[in-house]
Amino acid sequence: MTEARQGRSRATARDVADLVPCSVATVSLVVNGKSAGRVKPAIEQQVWQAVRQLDYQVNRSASALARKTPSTVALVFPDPTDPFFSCVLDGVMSALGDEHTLNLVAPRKGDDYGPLTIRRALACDLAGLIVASPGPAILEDLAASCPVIVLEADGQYSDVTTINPDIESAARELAEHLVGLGHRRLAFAGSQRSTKTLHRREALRGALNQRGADLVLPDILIDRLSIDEARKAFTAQWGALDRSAVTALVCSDDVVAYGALASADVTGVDVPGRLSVAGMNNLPYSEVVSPRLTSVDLCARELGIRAVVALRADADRGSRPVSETVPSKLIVRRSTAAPA
Amino acid sequence: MTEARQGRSRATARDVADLVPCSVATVSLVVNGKSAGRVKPAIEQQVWQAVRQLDYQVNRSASALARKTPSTVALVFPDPTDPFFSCVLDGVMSALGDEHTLNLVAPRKGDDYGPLTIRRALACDLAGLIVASPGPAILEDLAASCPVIVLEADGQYSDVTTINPDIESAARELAEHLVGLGHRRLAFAGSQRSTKTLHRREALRGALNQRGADLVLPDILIDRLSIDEARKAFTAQWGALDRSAVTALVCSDDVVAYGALASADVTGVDVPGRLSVAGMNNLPYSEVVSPRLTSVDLCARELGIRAVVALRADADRGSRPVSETVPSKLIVRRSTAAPA
DNA sequence: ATGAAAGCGCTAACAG
DNA sequence: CTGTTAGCGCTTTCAT
Repeated sequence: MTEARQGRSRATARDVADLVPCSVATVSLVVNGKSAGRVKPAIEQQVWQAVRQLDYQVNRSASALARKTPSTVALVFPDPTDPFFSCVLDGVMSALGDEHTLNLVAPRKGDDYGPLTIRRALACDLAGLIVASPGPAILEDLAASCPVIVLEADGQYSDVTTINPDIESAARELAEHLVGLGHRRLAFAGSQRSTKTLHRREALRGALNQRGADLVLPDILIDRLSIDEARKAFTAQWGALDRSAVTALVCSDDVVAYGALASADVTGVDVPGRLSVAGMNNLPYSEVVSPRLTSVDLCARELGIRAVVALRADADRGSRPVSETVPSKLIVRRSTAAPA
Repeated sequence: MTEARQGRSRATARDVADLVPCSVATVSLVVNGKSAGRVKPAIEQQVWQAVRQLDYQVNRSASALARKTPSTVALVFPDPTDPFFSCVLDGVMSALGDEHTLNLVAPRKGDDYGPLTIRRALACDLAGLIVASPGPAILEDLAASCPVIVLEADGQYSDVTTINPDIESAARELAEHLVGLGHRRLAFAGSQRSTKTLHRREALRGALNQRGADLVLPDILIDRLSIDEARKAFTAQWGALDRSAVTALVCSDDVVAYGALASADVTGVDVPGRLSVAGMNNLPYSEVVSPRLTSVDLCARELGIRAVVALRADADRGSRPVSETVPSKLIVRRSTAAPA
């Protein structure tokens, strides 16, 4: 622990200027590297010296305000604990340069993930806005004064730049794999209110149908994306599914798949012997259940990185929206068992 | 999709004032709820009307600058994908009021988690700074001009408010449980560079020694906190441990424990028959491996909530630092097997 | 090469 | 009650 401690307020450009002495304008020029031929080398040295001595750092908010070029990027997303989003976050943070600051926004507890959440992000002026997994309400309402990137938008919106994981090819690969093993009757599980779920389900159904297989009702639908909810839902509905001679279960998300696996222990379903389980969002901790779960890696981190790249491009291009797709990857583990 | 779209710049108080018409000062009073008896109701209505019409929102950075009371809270932590921290983050976000904005800072890829990371957080003026799991270098250097809360500091530092999970009692409970089952020779696994690891190890060793048991060398140390690293390390060192007749493995973190369990499958260790595995950080996804892992819940979310509460208290109190401890809780599952 | 001055969007005295 | 004024910390002309 050193001397300096909270309470002493931070040094301003004024302080530096007084110490040199010079004017604040000079300080600004120097610290922003714009002193080339405009400030005498001797003075420049003194400024740097004073900067170190006072531990001066440019105040970014003030700087952004004066410069009229905001320096904060906001990331808005539904749930901080969703491991998929931690990875998106990881990507965003690693791609963001030193010139940017990251503002995190999620719905207040109890609130919906809707337009209001976005408005909270818009409370300061933004260099860019990244919105993850928005519902239709958000998309309708999305009027921003800065470049906007939408992640996992389930479809392409002509007036906003969107980046989507490649669900179509994921569904294709997964269907091919499962049908190849002999599965013909499959069930689907996912989070109820998410459009994500629907999109994945339909992509999968299409791919299955083309290969002579199909999805069997009822879907297993959960309210909140959590292992526990998924477990309960699976437990409640397994009976019906079993009677339909379902041999494989595809989940919109690994979290849901985990729940199904956990429940399988309870319900006495022999996984993967009797039921193959697959997830459509490979999560970082899926290794834990690796022996039992086939999964499609939707490359969350990559999604975050691309979002930042797209933000820069949008800013340059004057926001002519484009759409991008990040590749998916099938990860096959032991649930590859063929149906009995 | 509506008319309004990116490109149109946001409305300022000036715009509102012009529309009413009135002065910007009046606008400021109204939107900040300070119009009580200072502004004629009729005008107030007009202001609100104009605010809605122009979709005006106060610019927080400008507001904070003028008010001289910053509205940003920065959260600095080592790894966005660590599920323990996602939960801390969840707590922080849920506890933070609408008057605050959350800035997230993590080390640049490749960088150390050190003083430089903190400095990046200090680039704008802060209402508060929350630093998670700092190493000694950070602690030495921590000179901030705002309230600082340190999470998981491994010890108490008299001049900063610290909030720690209750490692001592966690270690006690865990030791009691394992020794009670008959374990006498235990091994420890953890992330190499983290002071966290050392603290947990020593607390555990103390508790074990008091009960006639001990930790057996070598420790299993990993470089990066990931299941895969942990798996490799365990695979490499299990032979030596096995020869030492170790019957239980305690991991500094569930992530590490997951790795050990995954490896156990590979190395042919029968878990929990031959080896009991315990983790000292119950993670949200531990349900997945629940049948095999005894774990201590360090209440990550609670940590985040308390951090925010402490921040407010610090600000009020003029930053007289205090120390707090959040309770831990033993979670016993199937690895409770007694040694052979 | 340097500094004075204007202004970013807002708030807080202070006059009227 | 309302508008004017003077900043917050910084950047950027524009004189000198």
